[in-house]
Amino acid sequence: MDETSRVPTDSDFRQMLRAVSLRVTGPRLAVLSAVHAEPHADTDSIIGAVRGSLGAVSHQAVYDVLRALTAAGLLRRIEPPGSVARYEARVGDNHHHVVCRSCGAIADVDCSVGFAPCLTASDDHGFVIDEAEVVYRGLCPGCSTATS
Amino acid sequence: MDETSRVPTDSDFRQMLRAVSLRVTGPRLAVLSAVHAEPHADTDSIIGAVRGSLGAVSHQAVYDVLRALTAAGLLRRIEPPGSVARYEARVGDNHHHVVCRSCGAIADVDCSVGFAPCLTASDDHGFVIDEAEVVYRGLCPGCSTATS
DNA sequence: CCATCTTCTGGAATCAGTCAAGTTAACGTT
DNA sequence: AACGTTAACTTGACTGATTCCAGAAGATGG
Repeated sequence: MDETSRVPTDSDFRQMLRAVSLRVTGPRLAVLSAVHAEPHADTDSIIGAVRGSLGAVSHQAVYDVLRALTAAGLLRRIEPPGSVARYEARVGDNHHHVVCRSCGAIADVDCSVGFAPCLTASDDHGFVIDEAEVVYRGLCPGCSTATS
Repeated sequence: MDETSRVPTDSDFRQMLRAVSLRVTGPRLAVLSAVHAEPHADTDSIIGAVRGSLGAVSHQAVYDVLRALTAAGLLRRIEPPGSVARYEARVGDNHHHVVCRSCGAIADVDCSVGFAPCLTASDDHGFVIDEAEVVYRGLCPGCSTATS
């Protein structure tokens, strides 16, 4: 754990917002804090976390904040099949996800080859590919032992 | 084009249904035909195609048929981020998809390494992984030329 | 401290997909 | 070929996530 990967504080979040030319507001700080605290959180639980720290906040405000922060690159939106949209704070490090078929749990998985293994498709049909998102499916530790 | 890859006929669809112990009904034949005719079709366009060939069919029937055929392995359901669910007839050949960021077009991409390249995650967090789905993002030929 | 532009509020609307109950039709058997 | 069982289809209402809208509140630059 070096200086850059310590748990972010409130003033870190302020700097992150200023760095992307976004105004510093309570809901935005609360959303950043909530997503950093619980990776892969869905919108509903983020709304709950924000209301827990700020009091009454409209769901619309949270949706707007999530969209603004995602567009600014501070958050990443993931949409696992069979689940609602989720957000995470790890951005720009080319990692993927594994989703449990049984309980829907999500965990981060670093790229198996180390660097964009699947970015080079065998036949790209003329598409200009700039990203590859990998979703692994299987059973999480808890569900696999419960089934076997 | 050998014997096994010719365009399937109505009686082929009947055999496919019987092979998986499903009753042969009009809606099911029409759905199979529609998905084979237009790969990556969404539910709405499938409903339209089915009604075009059979007349009045409830949307619920189409949803039921799609679920039954997917569970039986005759169809595969894909859920590209930012799009509704789509269905395709290519099953069991480990291929992936490329999605256009601009227009949402989808094309098939064979596995770049040839055989389940990403199935071996570097750290699987104890998950028992049985499948990897890869979604490439980029611009389709039409959109990339329009942008440049 | 004020003007202005952005953000937040609250409510309504949309859209894909699901639930439930009753009717219809496929298919193995007689 | 008729019968009964059971799966499949119809109808219509409903859920839940997300978005749209118009007005009120708040942040920032001058």
